[in-house]
Amino acid sequence: MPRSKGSVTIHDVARAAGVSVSTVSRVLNDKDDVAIDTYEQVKQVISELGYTSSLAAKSMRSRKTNVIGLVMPDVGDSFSVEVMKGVNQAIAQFGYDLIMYTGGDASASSWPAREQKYISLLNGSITDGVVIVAPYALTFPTTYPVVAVDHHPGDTNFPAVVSTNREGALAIMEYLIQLGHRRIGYVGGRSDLQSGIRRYQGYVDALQQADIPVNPELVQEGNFTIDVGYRCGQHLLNLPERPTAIFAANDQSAFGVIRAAHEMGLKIPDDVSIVGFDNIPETAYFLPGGLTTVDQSVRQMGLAATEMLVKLIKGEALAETIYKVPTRLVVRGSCRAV
Amino acid sequence: MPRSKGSVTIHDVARAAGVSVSTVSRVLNDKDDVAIDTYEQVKQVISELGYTSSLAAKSMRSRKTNVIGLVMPDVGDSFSVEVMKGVNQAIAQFGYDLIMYTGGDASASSWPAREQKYISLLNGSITDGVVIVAPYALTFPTTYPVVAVDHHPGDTNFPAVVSTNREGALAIMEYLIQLGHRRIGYVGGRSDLQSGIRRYQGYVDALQQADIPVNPELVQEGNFTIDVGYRCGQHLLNLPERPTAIFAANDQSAFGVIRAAHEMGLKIPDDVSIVGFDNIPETAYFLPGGLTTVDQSVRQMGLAATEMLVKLIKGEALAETIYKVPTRLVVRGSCRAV
DNA sequence: CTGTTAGCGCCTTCAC
DNA sequence: GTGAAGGCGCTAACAG
Repeated sequence: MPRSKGSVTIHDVARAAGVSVSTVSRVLNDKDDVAIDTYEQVKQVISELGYTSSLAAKSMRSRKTNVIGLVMPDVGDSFSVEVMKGVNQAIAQFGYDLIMYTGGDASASSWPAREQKYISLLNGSITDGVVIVAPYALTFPTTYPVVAVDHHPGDTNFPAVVSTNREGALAIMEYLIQLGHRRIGYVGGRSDLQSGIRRYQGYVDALQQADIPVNPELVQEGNFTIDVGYRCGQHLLNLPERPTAIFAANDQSAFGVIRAAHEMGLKIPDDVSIVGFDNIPETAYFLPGGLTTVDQSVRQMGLAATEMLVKLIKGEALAETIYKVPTRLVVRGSCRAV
Repeated sequence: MPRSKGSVTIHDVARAAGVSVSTVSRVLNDKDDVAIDTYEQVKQVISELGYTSSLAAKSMRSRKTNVIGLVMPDVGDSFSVEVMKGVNQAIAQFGYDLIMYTGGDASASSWPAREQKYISLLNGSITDGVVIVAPYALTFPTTYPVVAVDHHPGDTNFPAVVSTNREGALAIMEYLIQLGHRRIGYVGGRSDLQSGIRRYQGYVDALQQADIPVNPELVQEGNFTIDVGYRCGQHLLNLPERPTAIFAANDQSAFGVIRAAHEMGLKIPDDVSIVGFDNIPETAYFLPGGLTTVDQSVRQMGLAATEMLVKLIKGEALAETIYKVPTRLVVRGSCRAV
């Protein structure tokens, strides 16, 4: 039985096995210069005592924890969850462990400050590097690697993974225009992020290509959340001259718009066409026919970011500091020709 | 500028401020025996240098990190996400920080082993206690507090939060029976957990109350995931004599069943009534009329578990070791009378 | 092969 | 009010 005080330490193991702490440490780290029977012996004692080495102590001493961190503003949406899955897949593959922190609520005003705090709390303590999703801060007080998923335009303080946002938006807009829509509403995303800016760019560019003037009345400022999407949807659908189609900057926002439509008794796609962006899993289920959207392999983004981070941790150079993930139009049943 | 080697330490701060490390430590921990101007001075230097104390070092020394851990098998489903939100809300309220670990994939066979590993890795290192969701292990090698959300029957090794699963199942079954359904399919959950067992119990009890024999053909073994729910749904809906209603042990499974129904061209609720359990947020949106389900305030469960944990950490006694959260029938549009 | 010796960054007596 | 010294659990030289 270990001391009632705390958990069992490397000393307890050493004493019980009749060896020194350094020998135990060697066994723990699978050093090859340990006699085979000593090794077995110590292993035995370790499992008998149920010993686990303290992450805290280890990381303090060895500057290498084999743990990577994931920091994101929210976990309530599938985008975050998908990133998480990608990161998770990668860390399993590379033999790292994952620890994550989240604000739990993207809209909390305290998030930006906590974001910074957490990056420096994790990094340089228990983490060898961190992946940050949809950052607010432009820079972080850490000497350890940071890789972002989505980022601020022109920001080159740390590497990032982004998708070809403008191209994706262009593609889905062209699709709507080709269906005959000319009055297309837009529900925006976070305007500080590359994703929000470039998707809007795609919206504008597509309209101009088709000689359709950009109508400010049809453009709503959103923030990628379902709630704000809902309010923007209400607004757009209540316009005297209702848009025939609405492009929401992400699927979450689109869900909000759909809800607004349902509540107003509007049928999709009969009364209004709706498209999103991200291709999160629910899009396939949401409506009987699914939501037409733009795929950007969110999971792939998490995976790529982690790969980059691992390279950085190992001291390897990155081929490119901005990694672009391609987008692809996914046509489902939420649109129809006018 | 800090040393290029690592992050800035308490020594750097001390040197820059012209005081000793212990004085800095005092400032850090808001001890009251520091001269007001020394205090200000040090604070100043700290923010100039962008210093953050190392979680690792701190926790090693002081056995108190103010961080609580959350360990769960998956994050891909809303149940987990809701628990996470509840926990998050509680930690914010109590002034703790949160660190979480997840397998990222509930079905990975390696999870049970990693679950144990992580509990002991976090606890006793960087965490003052941990909340574990849907545990596999029956016991954990740690002397620090652990509280479970959902648990194994008869397991009294650690406190847990559960809902009145059987009562909830009973209520929703009575609702279906009252609508005239007598051929009711069942898609089960994880049979090692209280939730899976008690919900099935409710299913059986309700049938018996109504003098309907339990038909093994109508009972499918599930595991709370959408994929398995889908397969079970296919099976049940392909039965020569199709059930008129299906009760899925959780909403995720119900979504799988709904998908199966859609693919077979069956309309809900016209061709088949479907109900779930959990009342996760999507249930309100999923079908035009929403999914009828049982609410168990998942978020509330996460919150309650965290409250219990915090009490334990503070050394306070718990009023009860099993905390019951009430369930409530939520009628939406996924059912109709036969 | 294995034990001894130093710290890692921090907090806590205990002196001054 | 403040500094010096010791040690938390662990790993990395350096000796044997």
